[in-house]
Amino acid sequence: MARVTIQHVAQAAGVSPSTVSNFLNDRQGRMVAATRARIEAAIAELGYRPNRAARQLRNGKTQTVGLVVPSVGNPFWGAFAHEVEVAALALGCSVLLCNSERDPERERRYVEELWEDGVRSIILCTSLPSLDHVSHVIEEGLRLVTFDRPAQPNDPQSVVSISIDNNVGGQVATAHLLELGHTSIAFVSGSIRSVNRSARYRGYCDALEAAGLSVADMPQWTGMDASHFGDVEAAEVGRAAARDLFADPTNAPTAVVAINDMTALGFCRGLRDLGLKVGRDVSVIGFDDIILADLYDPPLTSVRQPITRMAQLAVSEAIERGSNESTDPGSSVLLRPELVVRESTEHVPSAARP
Amino acid sequence: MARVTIQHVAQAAGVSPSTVSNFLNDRQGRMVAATRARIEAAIAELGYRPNRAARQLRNGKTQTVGLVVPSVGNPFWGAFAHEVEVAALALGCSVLLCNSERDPERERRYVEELWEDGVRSIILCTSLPSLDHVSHVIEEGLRLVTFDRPAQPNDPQSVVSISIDNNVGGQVATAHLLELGHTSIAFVSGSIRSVNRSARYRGYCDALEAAGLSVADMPQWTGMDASHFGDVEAAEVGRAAARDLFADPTNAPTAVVAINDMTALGFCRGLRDLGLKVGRDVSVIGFDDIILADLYDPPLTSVRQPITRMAQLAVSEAIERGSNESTDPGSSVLLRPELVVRESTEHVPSAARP
DNA sequence: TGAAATCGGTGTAACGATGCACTGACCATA
DNA sequence: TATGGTCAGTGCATCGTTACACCGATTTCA
Repeated sequence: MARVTIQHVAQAAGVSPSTVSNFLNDRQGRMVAATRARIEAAIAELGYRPNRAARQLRNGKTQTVGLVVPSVGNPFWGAFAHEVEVAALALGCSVLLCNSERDPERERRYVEELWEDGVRSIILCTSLPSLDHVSHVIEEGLRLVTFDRPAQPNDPQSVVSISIDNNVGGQVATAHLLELGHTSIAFVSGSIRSVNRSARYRGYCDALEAAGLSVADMPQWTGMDASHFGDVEAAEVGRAAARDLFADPTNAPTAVVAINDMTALGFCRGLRDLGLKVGRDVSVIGFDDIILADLYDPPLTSVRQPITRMAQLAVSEAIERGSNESTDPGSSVLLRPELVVRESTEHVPSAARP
Repeated sequence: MARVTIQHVAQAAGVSPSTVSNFLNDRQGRMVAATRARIEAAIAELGYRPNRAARQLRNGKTQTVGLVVPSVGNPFWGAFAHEVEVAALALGCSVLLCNSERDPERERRYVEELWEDGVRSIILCTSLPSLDHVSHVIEEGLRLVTFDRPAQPNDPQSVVSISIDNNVGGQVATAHLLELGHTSIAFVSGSIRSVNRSARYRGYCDALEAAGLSVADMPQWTGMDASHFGDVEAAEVGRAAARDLFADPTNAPTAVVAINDMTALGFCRGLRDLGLKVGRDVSVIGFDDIILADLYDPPLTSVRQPITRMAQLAVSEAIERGSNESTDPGSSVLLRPELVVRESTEHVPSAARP
């Protein structure tokens, strides 16, 4: 059963391969309706599907979009990857999956390899402040969409970002805790040297200051810089933070803003290790609103990222802008996060702390 | 900056493109050491990387392995996909990701598309008892590795399976609950019409019978057949099951074997809705041992699948057997699952049930 | 010593799709 | 009736790599 090629279709339709090619590439104005119909019929009858490799070889592009995430093992990234695949499928594209493990060098290598393999659209979930490590590929024409990393002042013009407003998110989360009467609020994160993380942190600081509180007075977890954990181990960060913060009860917070839900969940687990109850003893708020936030006991309050919408935006920016040959400069999007209040945040305990 | 092709390398090394091609394809016995060295040097100096599209067009194969999972949005599949990517990377392959949503038709379409796009190795995470829907592609030479679905008697010869022994898993889980004194144990699952699920169920039945108990006497959850939920919504199944099973307290179990951790977690959430406490009131055991099992409150007892090992096996079967042109018939693997006891399972409450 | 085998390497025709330059046929205008 | 302009469609070279057939120069051995 030999492959059916464009020649077979041409023969069956009584035209030349060129005409079939024109048909396939939407240059249909160049032919009369009857021809179009004959070609259509021939394609259907023979079950013809264009050969990707040949197309790619000829015009140097794939219909594939590259997706570079820190790790699909992390439920948040898994969920995002899922949405990306769904959105790409709807536009007739496949998704090539890469896990960077948040290693800039791996990011660079993946982006370069994808580029050299003809992938012209990449959704890069990076947290690095600078895109220097991939800028030379961008200059050559890569359509890069960064996710979870808002556009930065000195990003190349063509780069599009899809992200929530992390600063607002940090503020909303912190404000929520303040409204519940908390005045001792810690911020728990792994390494903060990333665009979105520092934005969330700034939001936290802003909200505290707006309430007349000083960040310096808050319990600090200093383990964050030492963190060498990847995204899969995000929960370990939270667990360690709980252990450390409550080692000295006089310095213990009554509430915590965690950098994401996995870390928040790890923190909750750490509290449990210490015999403390989430909500009643310590309020915990996370980021992302992964499925498990709602499943947890107690259900976790979280700042939601609308990943379905974000994935659709990312994919359409990556693919459709590609077809227009960058006619428009591309528009970065900064979505408003949404606070989802559940039971892990409660009023500050009125009784004196032990 | 034009692409550097095999011709450039040939010219730089003072040989013909054919020789460079021979070099690249490990037919190095056909040339003298000095030539080999010159080619090596030229490749290094020019930074030559073979063009995948051209290679694929020429010999009809990719270096890509297809991965079809129900949904990477489910943490278990996300974690597995991660391990697969890591293992594939180590062997120099990329991973093309597809979500079947457990829809046989989508499975078929994905497998066919991958095949037609030159992908010759696919890891298919399916639960369907029959592989008929993809058998014609297998006959054409696809190397198919099924995961989470043990080999079936009438599978095509060339198909390799990587799975845990689900029957044993079901037995181990159930035996654990029996040892804790439970005699009213329900089995909670979405649609059971899948190989691994029914094996787990049989294991559950076997363990009960071995203990002199009758499955018919156990509380039954009948919602399972009606379930139309996908893998992302697995938790919903558990939640619904809890609601239904405890609607009639006289029929309520003291322990539950859930088909997987997500469903178990959903069940725990459902118990919470009802004001019941996991462990103390009702013991819950899951399958898979996803990261979140350990994070949960209480930490979830689970039957572990060694996914790192399994992913490595799957990838090496998919890729390396490919290179040997099926010299050996391929060996299916049935790994022994491991029970991980945590705190969601406790002794049956001695007090009379309400 | 002559025929055959081996060695190290080359020439060439594909793989399938594409897009530019082109060709007739037809129509409109001067 | 020349001239020019559309229109519908075609021919061909090309993308980068590979496998097969082939070639000249040694070496082997009967």
